[in-house]
Amino acid sequence: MEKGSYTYEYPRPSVTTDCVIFGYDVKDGLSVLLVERGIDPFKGCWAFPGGFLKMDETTETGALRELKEETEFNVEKDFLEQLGCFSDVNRDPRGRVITIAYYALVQKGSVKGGDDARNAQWYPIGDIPQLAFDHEKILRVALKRLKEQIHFQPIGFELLPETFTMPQLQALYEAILEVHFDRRNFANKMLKLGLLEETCERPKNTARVIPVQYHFNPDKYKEMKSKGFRLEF
Amino acid sequence: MEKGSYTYEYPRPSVTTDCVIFGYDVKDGLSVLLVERGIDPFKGCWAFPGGFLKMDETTETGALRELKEETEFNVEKDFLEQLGCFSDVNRDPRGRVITIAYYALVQKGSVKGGDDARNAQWYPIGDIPQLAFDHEKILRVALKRLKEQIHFQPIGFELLPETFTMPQLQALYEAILEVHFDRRNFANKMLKLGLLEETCERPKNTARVIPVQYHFNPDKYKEMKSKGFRLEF
DNA sequence: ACAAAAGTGTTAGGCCTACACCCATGA
DNA sequence: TCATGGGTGTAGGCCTAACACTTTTGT
Repeated sequence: MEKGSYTYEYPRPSVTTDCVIFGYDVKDGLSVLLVERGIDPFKGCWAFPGGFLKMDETTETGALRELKEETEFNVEKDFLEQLGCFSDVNRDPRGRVITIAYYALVQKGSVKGGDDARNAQWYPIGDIPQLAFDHEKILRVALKRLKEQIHFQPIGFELLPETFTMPQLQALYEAILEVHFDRRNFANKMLKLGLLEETCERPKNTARVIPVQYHFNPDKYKEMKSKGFRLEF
Repeated sequence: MEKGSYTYEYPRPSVTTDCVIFGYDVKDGLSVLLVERGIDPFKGCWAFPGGFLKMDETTETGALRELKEETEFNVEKDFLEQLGCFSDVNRDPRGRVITIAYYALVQKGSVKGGDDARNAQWYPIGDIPQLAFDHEKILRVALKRLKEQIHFQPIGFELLPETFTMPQLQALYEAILEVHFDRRNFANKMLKLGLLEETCERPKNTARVIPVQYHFNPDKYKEMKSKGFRLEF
């Protein structure tokens, strides 16, 4: 695709893709990955990584490509979910641009955020700067979707480190759903799913009482990911 | 928007919208509204009503407009839900065309299907003809979504006549979910939601035993529609 | 009279919720 | 020694699922 001159009988909107990338850690809670815009419009504002669709790619591959270009970050195709099309007529001052938004859950550590690429940076969802275009609306929809999704899909594999403790998992759920759970009930419910396996090494570390380390049973995880399940809260 | 000559620096895909309209009646079960294509590509095939997006409309208003043009059918904006973007590179032989698909639930009777407009016609989901483009894929996604949605949104208002009987409501749920329920349990569960009101007139009609007629409590219906609820099956 | 459709209630089991105490460690 | 964080089990209530018989009417 080169810059040039492309003529059509009817006008066409531009098509872009955007990626809402969620990450999580104990310190900042749930965060999203933003890039600072270096050019107008909205120069200096933060925005989701994204850009114009090429003619030989699906919106999904376009989204993955833009994400990589702007954040040096590789998300596996399976972990990218379509959020929807945003098409308000005046959402982009450059003209008629519709965007297809995607979202994904990733391990925060796997992005060297902060300085490389185009200034990609994690922002906790409680502390989001001014966003470009209609990205605030997109974020709202993404958060809503994430909350819904958590009831049907095992999450955590993408957001948590390899092994984790029950309180960590609970904190993640509480951060996403913005609620509080009883420790015992949460643990019981999670263990009953058969998704977690106790890691043999009970590490002797700095904690007051050494928490049990768990990891996801990958087979069970995949099975539940595809079949879905139902988690009541 | 007139036919003419529109030139851009970079190539742009065409953007269309498509509507998957679900209807229901006792005789045919769950059905979708299709139009017969009068021109190539896929002339003679059936397809979802839809067409090219205009520059001054959102994908949602575009979908509603196309639906009305092709089927003389008005769906209220609130009842149209976005299904997603379908963007396979070769999904349309005319060139690069991406489509934003929507779906809605309607009362079948309100479409004078069969002969007007561009040959709009209802097809039971068990008996769908050859579809144009990737519309078979779109239908699969729509059916999956509908099955999911039914757990969180009260449906029926859109699909059923003003008043209906419990067995009718159950048959609708069974048609969508493709399962069978125990009559007593189904009725108990439904009544417990507080969504249904008994219609005073117990009509004396042809049935063996006259079934109780219900209608939706509109206030409760709207409340549940916005808040959502959870229905276990 | 018989088949078909609709109405109705109970019981057992599982899941959810709420709740309190103990232990180990670091300060 | 005290505050903190983590581990553990139980009892009550609610919801779910399974289940059978009666009534009416059309054929």
